Amino acid sequence: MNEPNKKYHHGDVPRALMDAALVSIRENGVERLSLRALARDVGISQTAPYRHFKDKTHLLVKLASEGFYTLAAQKRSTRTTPYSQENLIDVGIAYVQFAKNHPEQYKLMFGSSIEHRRDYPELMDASHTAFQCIFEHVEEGINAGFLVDRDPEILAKSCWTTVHGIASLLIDGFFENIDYDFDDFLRQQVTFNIRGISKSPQAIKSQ
Amino acid sequence: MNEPNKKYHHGDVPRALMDAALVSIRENGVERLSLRALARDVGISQTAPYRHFKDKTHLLVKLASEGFYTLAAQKRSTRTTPYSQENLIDVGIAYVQFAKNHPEQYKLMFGSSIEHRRDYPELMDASHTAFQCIFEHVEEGINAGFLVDRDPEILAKSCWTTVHGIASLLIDGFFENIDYDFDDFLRQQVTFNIRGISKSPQAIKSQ
DNA sequence: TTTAAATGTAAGCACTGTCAACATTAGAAA
DNA sequence: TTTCTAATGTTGACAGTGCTTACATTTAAA
Repeated sequence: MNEPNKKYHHGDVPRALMDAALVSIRENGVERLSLRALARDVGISQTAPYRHFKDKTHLLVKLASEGFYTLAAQKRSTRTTPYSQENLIDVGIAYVQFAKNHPEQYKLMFGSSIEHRRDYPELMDASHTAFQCIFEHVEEGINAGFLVDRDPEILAKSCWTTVHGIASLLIDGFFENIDYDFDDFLRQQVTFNIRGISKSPQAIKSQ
Repeated sequence: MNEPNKKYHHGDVPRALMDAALVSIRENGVERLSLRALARDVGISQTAPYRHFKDKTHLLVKLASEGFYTLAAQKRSTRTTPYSQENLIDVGIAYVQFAKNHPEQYKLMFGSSIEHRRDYPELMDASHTAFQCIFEHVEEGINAGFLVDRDPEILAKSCWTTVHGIASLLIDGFFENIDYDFDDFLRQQVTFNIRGISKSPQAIKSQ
């Protein structure tokens, strides 16, 4: 029923398209993604994808949503107890590392490949889930007592903008000829961020 | 010599194209920018732009470079003395406000409309100039004695990633249904950032 | 005045997303 | 089992894109 032979019905076109898309994106970037090329790769006609995705954007939305869920899953696995500042720093580092390892997917998730993302509830849910993980980590930090006693939403957004800022500038090539080790740089930057939202910043060692 | 009549030679095609491009970008976004449409707007043939720009990317590079220079100019005008933490915070706020007011141009400057930006020295110079301004502000902060005694490059990058992170998430629509005032939110976030790189974070009032 | 460089044009290639019309198949209803 | 509809596939086409090649015109320097 799902032999890879030439049958009229392909099997699982949506999945095949998305897998091909992920490969294409990884190799050539989001900008160069072509629905027609994808269809060729999968071995179906140029218009077949439109039976499964309303348009190109809807395929991108599915891909981006998956990306947010993997990012969320990865962040949840970083949790340990007891909770310390170092722990929170590691979460931030892991976030940037995800972006570093999957730059094109990250650009797809954020960036403006998808216009009017607010129009896609599925995508909003997915990104909300990812943010929720940061939120949870920050709440742990508040409960553990080392973070400033403020609306966790605000603190979480501080963490998010920081790691997103680093990730974006990194991906867009703005850290390419730095003369220092990136991992050191990254840890330093995230540390500054946590220091900024900590009750006793002095307690955080400088480097 | 430069009457707007229908002459074989147009006058200043590069400038006309760039102005039209800025309008188009502002109205329709970088993604939708079309060289052919630009040529139509300006009133020249579809291929005329190629006499002045090697390809579409080179036009984008020019535009982005201009954007970096205006951003730099604006940041330099924010300088005052004596220098305080509040001053540095205002610089960060002004940065994000620029992005808020010129979202499409900001997306052009950063973002991946321009692939392989490292290949365009002109663009690298321009973005370096913009970063240099942040750097100078941070140096003032160090000299004034309220910033941590660290490599100004590292501190400047911390400021930059923070404001860029806020700007990016804002532009890409991730702060759209927040239930608080954005200006308050922005000031809060930038304050966290400065607190993180300050010698005596406690001195910075909470909100 | 001649001539080469700069600047313009038209036609065309290869590509894209997407639509409309039609073909085939699978699976539920009869 | 047969029928028939919805799901899934295809072909062909349209309008748009970036960009190249070949050719036309104009400017300004020699």
